[in-house]
Amino acid sequence: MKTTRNTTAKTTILEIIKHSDVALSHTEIQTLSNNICDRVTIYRVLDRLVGEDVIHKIVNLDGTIKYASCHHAHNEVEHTHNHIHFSCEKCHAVTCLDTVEPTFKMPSNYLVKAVNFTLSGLCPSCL
Amino acid sequence: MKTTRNTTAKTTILEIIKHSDVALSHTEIQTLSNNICDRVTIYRVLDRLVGEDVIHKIVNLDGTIKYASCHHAHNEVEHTHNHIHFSCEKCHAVTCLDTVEPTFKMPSNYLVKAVNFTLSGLCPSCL
DNA sequence: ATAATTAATGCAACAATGTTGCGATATATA
DNA sequence: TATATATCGCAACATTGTTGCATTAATTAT
Repeated sequence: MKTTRNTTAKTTILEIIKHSDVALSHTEIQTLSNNICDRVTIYRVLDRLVGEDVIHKIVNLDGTIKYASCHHAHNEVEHTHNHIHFSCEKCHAVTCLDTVEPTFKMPSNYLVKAVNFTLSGLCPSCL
Repeated sequence: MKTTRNTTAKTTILEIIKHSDVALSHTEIQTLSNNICDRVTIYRVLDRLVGEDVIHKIVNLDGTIKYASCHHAHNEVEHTHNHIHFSCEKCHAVTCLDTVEPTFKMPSNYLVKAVNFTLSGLCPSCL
């Protein structure tokens, strides 16, 4: 059976993500970690953390991939990431708006499994 | 004054995008065009077409960039791309759902300028 | 505490995607 | 038909992400 181990790289990366109030890209994490480990290791740690459902992956409006920690209780029955992300076009920060729930009606011949709702504009700091 | 010219590459690429009922990536366009021009030219033509507001750029759920033609009347006063895109996880087709309008309420301290709403799941063909 | 197991890492090499500079070409205009 | 310049092709480069494999280190068993 395949277990998961808590390594220094994993702990450090998770701390960086948890302490950030915006979603971070692989490159940003690498810079913030002060090259504590190899570039490849960061990719693998991020994959592991996403798999463990500790962080989640966000696709930014410009196509860049960002990561943010999950704020939900882990024992939640229905666990989705269907909340809104906001991408500031000035400071490029990506924030999760957990409270805002988008509503929409789809044609019945589609089966919707996941939602990615990203808004862009100016965040409170840049307004 | 900087004018725009209609070249064979531009015409061909636009035709490909217009005749497709799903959004296409750079690579898909390159394949469909049968290598009529250089890889770089496709990037530049796509940028131009987006700038001319003839096609629009979509960021897929997996981060890949797709392009689709704009179906709206060009003399529309308020012209936004704030409609929903659907990304099928089986056939990977990305379609524009022009009719479906998402609704949501944002905290007032944000200035929303653009909306990117992408759903994923199974499209009617794969359901 | 020590040894054994194997998850995780570092490194190198590779692949895919996108960008830039510049001389050559082709399109629109005079 | 000649001219100006937008566009193209090519080469070279940058960024981002992936894979294989030998080495290291975290966990478990002794």
